[in-house]
Amino acid sequence: MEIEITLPDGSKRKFPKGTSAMDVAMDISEGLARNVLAAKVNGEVRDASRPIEEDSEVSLLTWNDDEGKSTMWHSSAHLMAEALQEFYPNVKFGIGPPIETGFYYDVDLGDEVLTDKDFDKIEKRMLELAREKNEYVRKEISKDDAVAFYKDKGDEYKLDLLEGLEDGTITFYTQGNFTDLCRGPHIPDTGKIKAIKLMSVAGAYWRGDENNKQLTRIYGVAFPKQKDLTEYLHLLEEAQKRDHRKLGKEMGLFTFSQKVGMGLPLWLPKGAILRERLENFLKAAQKEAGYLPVITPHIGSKELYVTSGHYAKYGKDSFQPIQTPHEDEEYLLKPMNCPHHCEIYKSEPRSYKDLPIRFAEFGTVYRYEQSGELHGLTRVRGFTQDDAHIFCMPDQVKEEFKKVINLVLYIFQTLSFNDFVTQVSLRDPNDKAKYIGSDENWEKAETAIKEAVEEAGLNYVIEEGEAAFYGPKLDFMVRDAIGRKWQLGTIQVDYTLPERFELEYTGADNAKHRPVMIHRAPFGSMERFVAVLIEHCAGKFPLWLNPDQVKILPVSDKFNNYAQSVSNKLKIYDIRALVDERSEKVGRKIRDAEVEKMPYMLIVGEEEEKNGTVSVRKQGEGDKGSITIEAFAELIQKEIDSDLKRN
RNA sequence: GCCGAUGUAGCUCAGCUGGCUAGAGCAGCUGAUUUGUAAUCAGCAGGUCGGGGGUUCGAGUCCCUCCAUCGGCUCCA
Repeated sequence: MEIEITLPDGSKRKFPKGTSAMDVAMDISEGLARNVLAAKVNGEVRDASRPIEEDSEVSLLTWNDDEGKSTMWHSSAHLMAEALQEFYPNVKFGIGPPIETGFYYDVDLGDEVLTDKDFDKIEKRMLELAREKNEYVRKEISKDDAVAFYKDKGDEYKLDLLEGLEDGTITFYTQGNFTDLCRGPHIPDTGKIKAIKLMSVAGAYWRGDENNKQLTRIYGVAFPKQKDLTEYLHLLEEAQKRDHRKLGKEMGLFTFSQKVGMGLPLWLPKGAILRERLENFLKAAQKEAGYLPVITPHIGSKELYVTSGHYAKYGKDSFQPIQTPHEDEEYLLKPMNCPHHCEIYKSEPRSYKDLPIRFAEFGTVYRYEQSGELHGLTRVRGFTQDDAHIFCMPDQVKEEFKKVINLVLYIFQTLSFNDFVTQVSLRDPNDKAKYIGSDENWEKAETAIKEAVEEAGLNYVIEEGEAAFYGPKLDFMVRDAIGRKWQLGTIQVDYTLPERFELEYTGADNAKHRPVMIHRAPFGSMERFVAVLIEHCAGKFPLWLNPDQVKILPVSDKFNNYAQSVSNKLKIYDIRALVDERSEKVGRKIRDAEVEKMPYMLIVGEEEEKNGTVSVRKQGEGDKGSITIEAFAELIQKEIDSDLKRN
């Protein structure tokens, strides 16, 4: 009996029934077979060694395929487990999956503590085991046998996992002396793993639940070649140089003070200038898009948040109410701007002719984030949202939503954030009690978002259970230097707050109707946006944003006066210039300016003073020759215009 | 909040198994130098070694505890 195997290039080959993907690879070339880690058979990733029983589409997965990588990392997790079992005989295993950058295994070590000092010996043992080229052997097993196996082993975590599995679907994988409950697939044998690095240990709750026992999670990464590991570590090192916490300090953008309080950023002059320019940029775009500015206080009475529902939901986990000399009078630091904006909406009667109304505010809010969660500027306790709330009629939601998407895209494009992902966050269908608002409203909102996203042609993923408690949302996620995803822009539909605040407008039918509210923040927050921006451009901001644009470097003290006159002239063109008046050599002044990432340097000496010119040097690019001051101003203006008009 | 790691001058780091008044480079200050495309020279100053407690004849070094930071987990209006 023969079956027909279709390869990705469309070619078809006949093989005996029960042939494996590995056989197919071997048939193509031995070299390919050596690199095969797994196979995709009719869309399902499986062991390369599993027999194929029917006509199938087969693609062979190697290290160059994402699925191949994750298969190797999954197998590496098992390999680590085998080594751990030798060092810690009483270890119990949780789960050990591959992740985006490697793998981890959650283990219960009982009273033993594992630290990064143990990594060396574990890595060494893993490599020894890898060299044994032990096969990963798949075995189907009955649920009873599986339960008996883990009862005998005394591993309650695996027993917990087995509870959720159905008889007939359970498989074990064994390599060397280690057997694990596992769906697979795995690489052919441990010999494919040539380089291993354990990265870190961390605590992780069993099944991600704070109430469960905390297991020890060991993160690692593995490669098919030593060189790949070296390159990866180098890449990490480079990425760490772009860390916004490091660059922010070096560039004098922001700082923190224990005395002020953790998670409360202090913006230094340069950071403040940067931030102000970003704000002005967005303000201009918003003005054009029909937003109206509003300003609201940093605190609001407790009643405001009782009405909004936030108090009931977050009151005790938040900054506690501020007392006044009057009894029973309490104020809260504002954790969000929406309730204030609702009250602005309510300040006068609204007609359907007024809608949509768009209130925008750079509103500073305060949230008591858990101490362990604070992270540079990306996760803080006091931050400023580029917030706005759009009040509109239900049938305007989709249109408004699309307009906001366009605004966000305009901003991302201007700052060349090209590799972002969008995420549509919906309700958890199994836990509807977590959310406020009626089923009907939720459905309406979720549909509106999905349609708007579809029509805007965005690439998106849908995440169930990630919605805010008051409504579904669309988030724009951008990665930081080391690949962590951060939510920046966000657009959220809200049918709940208008209800709670009893917002109304008079319709064409002269009856009262309830508006829909859309929360949106293209940057997300100034803090997080600046953080990601720093990492994105490694501190080299576009010229229009950079706090300083030009540094004038006189060749000696004798030319300080000319340098000043150049600086003054540039000011007329609205160019931000500084003069380096230190009595240092030009070489030194250039080096310092290069290191601080000054976009342009103008070297001036006898020659330039005589001719009324400047010698232009661009950061990272070197000498550009001498031109007149006017020509330079024009050059700068052109660069700024092209940055801002990229679209 | 939880698990693990780290904490020496403004910054980057040295200080071995506990042993003289704790070191270096950069930054800073003072002076000299007047400089042509990535670091001029000299001098000075700078530290209750994260805080507190303990062990010891003796603690930057060992132990306990608190704080902060880092990597995760949980959380994220």
